[in-house]
Amino acid sequence: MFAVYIFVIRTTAPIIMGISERKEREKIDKKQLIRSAAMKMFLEDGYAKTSIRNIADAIEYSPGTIYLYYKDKDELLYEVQRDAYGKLLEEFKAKAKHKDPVKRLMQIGKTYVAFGLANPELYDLMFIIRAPTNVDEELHKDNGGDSYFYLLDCLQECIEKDLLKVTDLNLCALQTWSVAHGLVSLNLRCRLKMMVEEKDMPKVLNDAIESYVKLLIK
Amino acid sequence: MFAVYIFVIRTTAPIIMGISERKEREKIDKKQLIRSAAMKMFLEDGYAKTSIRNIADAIEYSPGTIYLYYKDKDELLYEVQRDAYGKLLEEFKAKAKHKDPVKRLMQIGKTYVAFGLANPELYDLMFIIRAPTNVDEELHKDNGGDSYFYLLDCLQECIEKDLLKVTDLNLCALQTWSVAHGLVSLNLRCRLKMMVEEKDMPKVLNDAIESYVKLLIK
DNA sequence: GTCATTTACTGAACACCATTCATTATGTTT
DNA sequence: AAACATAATGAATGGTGTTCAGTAAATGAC
Repeated sequence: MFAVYIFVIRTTAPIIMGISERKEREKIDKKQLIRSAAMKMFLEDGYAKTSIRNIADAIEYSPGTIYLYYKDKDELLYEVQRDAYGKLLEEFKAKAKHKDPVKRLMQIGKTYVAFGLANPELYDLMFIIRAPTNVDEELHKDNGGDSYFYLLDCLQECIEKDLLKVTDLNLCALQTWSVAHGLVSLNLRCRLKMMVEEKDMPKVLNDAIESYVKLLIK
Repeated sequence: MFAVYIFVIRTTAPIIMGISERKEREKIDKKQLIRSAAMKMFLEDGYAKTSIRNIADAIEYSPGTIYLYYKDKDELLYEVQRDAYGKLLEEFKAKAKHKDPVKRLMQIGKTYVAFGLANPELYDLMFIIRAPTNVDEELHKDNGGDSYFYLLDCLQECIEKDLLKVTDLNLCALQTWSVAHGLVSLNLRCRLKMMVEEKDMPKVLNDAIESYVKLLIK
C-alpha cells in the first residue's frame, strides 16, 4: 500500500508539479500586475479616486478578477504599501551610509524628508492614508519595520558611543521619526503654506531636520 | 429724487430688515445645525463613513437641503474643521498659561499631544484627513492659525529672553509643531504599535515631547 | 481521444455614495 | 388675493466596492 503510494507520486508528480508550479508563478505574476497597476494609479490619481473598476480597465480584466487575488481594496493598498516601504529602505541604503553614526543619522533624517517631498503621493500611501474599511488595522505592526530598524541601528550605535544627549534608544527613535514625519506630513496637508513659500519648502524642511539632529548630538 | 429714495427706505426698511434679519438668523441656525450634526457623526463614525444622506436623516431634512447651505461635502468638512481648531485653542488657553515662557512651552507641547490622544477622530479631521475632491486646497492658509500663533508667541518670548538653543523663531516653531504632530499622527495611524503598547502610549508620547522641549532649552 | 473536473474569469446585479434639478410647499410683498 | 421669493424635497444620474451565478478554458483520468 505504501509502496504504491510512493509509485503514484513518483510517476505523476513531475507533470503535476511542473504545471502547478507554472500556475503558481502565473498567479504571482498576475498579483504583481494588479499591484503595479494599482500603485501607478494610486500615485497618479490618489487612492480615493482610483476605483477597482479603473484598475480592472487598465489591466484589461473584469473587476471581479481583482477580487480573486485581493480580498478587498484595503488588502490591495496594504500590499502596495509594502512595496513602497521597500523603496524607502533602498533610499536609506543608498544615501545614508556614512561610517560615523552621527553623520549617518543626519543623512537618514535628510533622506527621509527629501523622500517625502519628492514622492508625496507615495508617502501619503505609506503613512497617512487610512483604509476606510478596517479601522482596526493590526496590519501595520510589522509593515515598514525594516526602514525603522535602519534608524534604530544607527541610533543604537550613536548611544553606545555616547554621542547623543538622549540615552533612551526607543524614546530617541520615536522622537526623531516624529520630527521627520511631522515635517513631511504637515507639508503634504498644506499646513505650512501659511508660514513657508512653496519654493522654499525643501530648504526649510531640510534646515528643520538638520537643526533637530544638531540639538540631539553632544 | 434723493429725498424720496430716503423716504422709501425709512418706511419699509424696519419691516424688511426685521424679517430678513430673522431669516438670516434662521439660516445661520440651520447651518450650525447641519455642522454640529456633521461634526458629531464625523467623530462617531469617521468622515469617510458619514454620508450626506446620513446627516440629512439625522437632522430630518432631505439630502438636497444640505446643498443649499454647503457647496459640497468638502466645504462642510472645512467648516467643521474651523470649529475644531477653536477647541484646540481653548485647550491651550486653559492649560498652557504659565508665566514662565519655557514652562508654558512645555505645557503647550503636552497639551497638544494629550489633545491628539484624547480626541483622535477630531485630530484626524483637523490635520490628517484630505478632502477627496479639492486636492488643491488653498483653504488651510489661514485656517487654524490662531493656535499656531499661540505657540509662536510663546516661542518668541522664549527667544527674546534667550532661553532656547535655537534662535530662528520660524524654524523653531516648525520643528516643535512637527514633533508634536508627528507623535500624534503616527500613533493615530497605528505606526507605533510595533514599538509601544497601547496602554503605555500616553506616557511614552508625553515623555517624548518632554524630552524634546528639554533638548530645546538652554 | 474523450469526458469529468478543476480553475480562471466574467459581467450583471446589489446596495451604497455625492450631487443635481424640476417640482412642490411655504412665507412674504404688493 | 395674486404674484413673487425662498426653502425643501426626492427622484434621477452616474459613480463606488463587492458578490456570485454562469461560462469558458485548461487539466486529469480513463
